[in-house]
Amino acid sequence: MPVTLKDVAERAGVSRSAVSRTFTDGASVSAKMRRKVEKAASELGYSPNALASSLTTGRTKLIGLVSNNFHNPIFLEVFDLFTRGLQDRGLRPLLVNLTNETEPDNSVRMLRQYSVDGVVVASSTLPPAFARAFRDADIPVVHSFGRYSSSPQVHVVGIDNVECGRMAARELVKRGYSRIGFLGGPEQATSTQDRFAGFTEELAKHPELDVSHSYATAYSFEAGRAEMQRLLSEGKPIAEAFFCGDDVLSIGVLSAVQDAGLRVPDDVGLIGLNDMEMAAWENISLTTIRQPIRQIIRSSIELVEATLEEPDRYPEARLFPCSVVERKTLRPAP
Amino acid sequence: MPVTLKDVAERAGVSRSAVSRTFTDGASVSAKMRRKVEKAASELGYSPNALASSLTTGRTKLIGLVSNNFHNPIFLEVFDLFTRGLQDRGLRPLLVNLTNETEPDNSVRMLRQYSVDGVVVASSTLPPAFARAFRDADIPVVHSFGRYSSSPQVHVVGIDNVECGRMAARELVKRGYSRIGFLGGPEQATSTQDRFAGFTEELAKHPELDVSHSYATAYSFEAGRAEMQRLLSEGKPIAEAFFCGDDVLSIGVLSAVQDAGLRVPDDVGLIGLNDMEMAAWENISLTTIRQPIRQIIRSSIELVEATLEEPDRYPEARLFPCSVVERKTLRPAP
DNA sequence: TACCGATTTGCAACCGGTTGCAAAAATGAT
DNA sequence: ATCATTTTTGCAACCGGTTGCAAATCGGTA
Repeated sequence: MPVTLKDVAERAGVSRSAVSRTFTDGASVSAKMRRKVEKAASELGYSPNALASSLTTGRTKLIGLVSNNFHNPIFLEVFDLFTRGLQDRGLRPLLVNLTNETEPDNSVRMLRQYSVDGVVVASSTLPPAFARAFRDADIPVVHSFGRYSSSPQVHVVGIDNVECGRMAARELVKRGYSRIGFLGGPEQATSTQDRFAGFTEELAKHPELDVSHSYATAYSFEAGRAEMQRLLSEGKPIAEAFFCGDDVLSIGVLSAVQDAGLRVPDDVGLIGLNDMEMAAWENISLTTIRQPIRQIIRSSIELVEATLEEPDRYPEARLFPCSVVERKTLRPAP
Repeated sequence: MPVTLKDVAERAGVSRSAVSRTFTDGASVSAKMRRKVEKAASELGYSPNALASSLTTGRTKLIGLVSNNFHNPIFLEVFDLFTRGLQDRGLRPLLVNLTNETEPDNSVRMLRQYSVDGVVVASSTLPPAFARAFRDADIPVVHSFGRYSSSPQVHVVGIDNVECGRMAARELVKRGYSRIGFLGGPEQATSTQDRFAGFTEELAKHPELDVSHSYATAYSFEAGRAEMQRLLSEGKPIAEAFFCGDDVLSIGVLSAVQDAGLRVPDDVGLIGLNDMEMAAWENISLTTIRQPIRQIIRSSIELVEATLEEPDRYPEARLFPCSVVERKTLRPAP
C-alpha cells in the first residue's frame, strides 16, 4: 500500500539507485535527474523508509531515552528539553520507562533489537553499572544526572552531588543551626548517597553539632511528606533544620511540617536541591540549591551526538556548578 | 560487528530460515532444531533485529506518542502511564514533542518514515483535524483527551468537556456565588472552548448572575498566575469565584490571589479540573473536577491496539464521567 | 518392507532501501 | 571533430530478516 522507491523509479522512468540518490544528500545526481525524481515522488507522495535505509547505513537516528523517575515534576522539564533537543538534531527519542526495574538487561536487549544509535540514561538514582551495561553492548551511552567518578567508565553529565552535600551543610552551619537533619531520597540512589557523604563530611568539622539522618522511599512529594510525618510522630524533638534530598521532597516535608502546626523557617528550616519551578512559588518559597538542568541536558545531547561519530571516545565526566538560591525556608545568618 | 541470523545459522549448521523460525512463535520447528539453534544463539549472544524483521512483517511495534503539553505536571503522569502501558504490551513509544508546532505535517511525515504501527495524540488542546491527518495517512490513531464529537472521524478517548463546564457552573451556583468568572486555558485549545461553552450554557439559565471570562496563555502555573495578576491590577472588582480551566492554572491563580492578600475561599472561590496529585496537598487543597486519567489512558491503549488489528475499525468516542472533588477552595453551600 | 499423510527443513525470492563498480554520458581542451 | 577527463547513471549485490513452496524426513499402518 505505501509507496516505495520502486514505484517512484518506475514512474520517473529511472533506476532505483537514482531515486535513492536524490534522497541521500551528498550523492551524485544531475539537476535534471533530481527534478524528474522529485516530481514523481511528490506526485506519489513518497517519503523514504527510515528503517529500511538503516539496514544498510547502520544508522537509525533512534536514541533510547531511559529513565526511572516519573514522579518528580522536574522530570517533565527534563523530558521536554531532551525530546526537543534531540528532535532539533534529527534524532528520535525512544522512551523507556524503567519504573520498578533496576536491572539493565531488558532495556539493553530491547534497545539493541531496535538498533538505537545511542542511549541517554536520565536518572540520578541508577548506579554507574547500569549505564555501563550499554557500553558493554557497544551502544554509545551518556548518563545524565549520574554519579560522578574521577575515573568514569561511561560519559557522565551532571553535578557534583558530594559538593552539593557540603554546600548544604555549610549553609546550615552558617545560619547557626545546631540540630541538623538530612532527609534524603531512597537510600540506594547514588545521588542520595553522594549528597549524604558530602553533607556528613562537612559536618564532621563541627563535632559540637547534633546530626541525624533518615530516608524517604522515593523522590516524590508523598514520600517526603510521609517521612516527615513519621519523624514527627515519634515524639522525639526533630532537627532545627533539614537538608532534603530534592525540592519535591522538601515540598512534601514542608506540607507535613505545616500540618503539624509548626512554622517555617521559625520552627523548622529547610533547604532543598534542584530549584524546580514550584520552589519559587510564593506560598512555597523554598531555599534550595540550583541544579543547572538546561545546561546538563544540552551538554548530554552534544556528548551523545559526538559519541555517535566517535564511538571509542574516551569516557568523560562533565560537571556543572550548583549554587544556593536563597528564599524563605531558612532563617538568616545571625 | 553485531551478530546476525546468518552467524547463528552457520554456527548451528542449519539454514537461516530455521533460525528465523525458532525466533518467531507459531512457526514450525522441531524440538531438536530449537535446542540446536538456541544453543548457538546464546553462545553468540544473538538477538533478532526488530527493524529488519519489520520490513517483511510490516509491524514495527513502534507507537508514536505525540504531545504538546510539557508544562502541566499532570502530563508526567500521563507519560508514565502511557509508556508503562505500551511497554507492558510489547509496544515501544516514540515520543514526539510538538511544542510550538500546530501543523501535523511534520509529525505525520516523520512517523511514516519510521513506519510506526500506530499513533496516540495525547493533547487536550489540538483540534480533531490534527489527529485526522494521521488517519488520512493510513496510520491508526487515537486522540486521547481530545474533543468529543457526536460523529468523530478518528477514535477519541477522554471526557465530555462541555458537561464539565456545566458541572462547574452548577457547583458555583449551588454555593450562592453571584459574580462568577471563567479563567480558561489558551483560547484556541479545544478543551478551553468546550468547557467555556458548557459553563456559559448552564449559567444562561441564571440571567441574574454576573458572568465574566478571560484566558491564560497556556495550561501552566505561570500563565494562571500572570492572568490573575492582570485581573487584579485592573482595579476593577474581580469575580467572587472562578472556574479555572485546569488545576495547574488554579494553583497559579491561587498563588496570585494569596499574594494580593486575599483569602481563599473567603474572598475568592476556586474550582479546578483534573484532580492532579498536587491538588490534594494540604497547603493547596483545591476543590476540583476529577478527570479519570488512568481509565482514559488504559482505554486509549486498548483502543489503539485494537485498531492495529483492525485498521478500518469504525471511529469511536469513549467518554468517561467526571465528578466534583470537594476540598477547601469553595465556600460551602448556604 | 512399502506406502501414506503429517511435519520439518532448505531454497530462493522478497521486504525497501544503499552502494561499489563499471559503463555511459557530458564536459572541456586541442 | 577527437580524445581525455569528469560526472552521472544503472547493474547487481547486499543489509538482516521472513515466508511460500517443494523436497526431505518422520511416524504409523497395512
